[in-house]
Amino acid sequence: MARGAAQRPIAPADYRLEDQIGFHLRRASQRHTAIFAEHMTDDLTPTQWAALVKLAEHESLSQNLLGRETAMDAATIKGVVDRLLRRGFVETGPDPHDGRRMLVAITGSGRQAVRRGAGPGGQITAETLKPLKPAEQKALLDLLRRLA
Amino acid sequence: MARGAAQRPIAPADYRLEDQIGFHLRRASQRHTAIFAEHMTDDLTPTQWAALVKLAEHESLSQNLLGRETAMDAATIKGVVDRLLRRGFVETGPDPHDGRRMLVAITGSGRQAVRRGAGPGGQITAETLKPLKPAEQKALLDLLRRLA
DNA sequence: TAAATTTCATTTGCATACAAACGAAATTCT
DNA sequence: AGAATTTCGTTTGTATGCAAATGAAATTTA
Repeated sequence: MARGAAQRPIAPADYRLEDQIGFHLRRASQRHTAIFAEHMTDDLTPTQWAALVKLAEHESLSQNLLGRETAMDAATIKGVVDRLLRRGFVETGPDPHDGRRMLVAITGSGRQAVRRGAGPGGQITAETLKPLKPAEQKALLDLLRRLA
Repeated sequence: MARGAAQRPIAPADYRLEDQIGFHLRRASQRHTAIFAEHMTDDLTPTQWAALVKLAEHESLSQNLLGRETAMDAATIKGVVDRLLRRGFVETGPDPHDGRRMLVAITGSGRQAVRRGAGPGGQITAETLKPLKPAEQKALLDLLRRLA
């Protein structure tokens, strides 16, 4: 195998993976995910944590709206809510005002998890940003915010 | 449902999702992924494209090494290679020097795909970075590089 | 009001992403 | 050389992430 027009390892000299924003976004996300898993309490994943935090703020949200608040589409937030449901961190029920909606609310157990996770949550961001100086950390956050 | 310690939507005032780097990395990645899918040729995904580009540069790499070059673990790169294999963009074979290794090489068809995708690939980065001024684009790239 | 459109939630299918466990092969250590 | 360790690839299981299709319910339009 592995033969063909083997000669010159021609790479479109003008296109390098290392110059693409997507490649670095992926690498940075990977590093963050690893740091997150290392520090977060209750084995909560980044998306589960995001959903819990938003529910702690808003008390009760429709499932899709919760997804919008946490940047997850309908299919994704459903899976996340299902897993939080299984662990007793949230509960769901019909919206009396809108037959289409599924209301999601945080439970006492979920609130405790948020209390436990807030500290580690801050550490995770700090640790992720550690390679940068404070001013650079601010700059990165600002640039990323404006990118989305 | 949706009752409990309902009262105050207490959110750990000190912890806001919007201040966390992980949240914005996820949002930025999502936007990039959408732009990528919109512009890339041959329905190649970001990881498939990354693997093809690296193979166009190196001609032939062991599967795990290809994964390292493109920031994918062994399980992930295997799936990517399998899909590229199915589409005829790469071919594989044993490494005569190392019985453990699986060599992966790009095919002529794969090379054509890389030629077709290089232009769009550049556009994808440009479009993703469009909300930022040129100097800011450079700064973001630099900061992300140093983060990983 | 009736019809067209939109929203909400669900389901299926495909593609990353990674942990963990496994066997085979190579390398290092003693 | 023989044993311990490491590397390589594979497989399984879990968790995003999103497109597309579906049905039910609400809203908008005509």
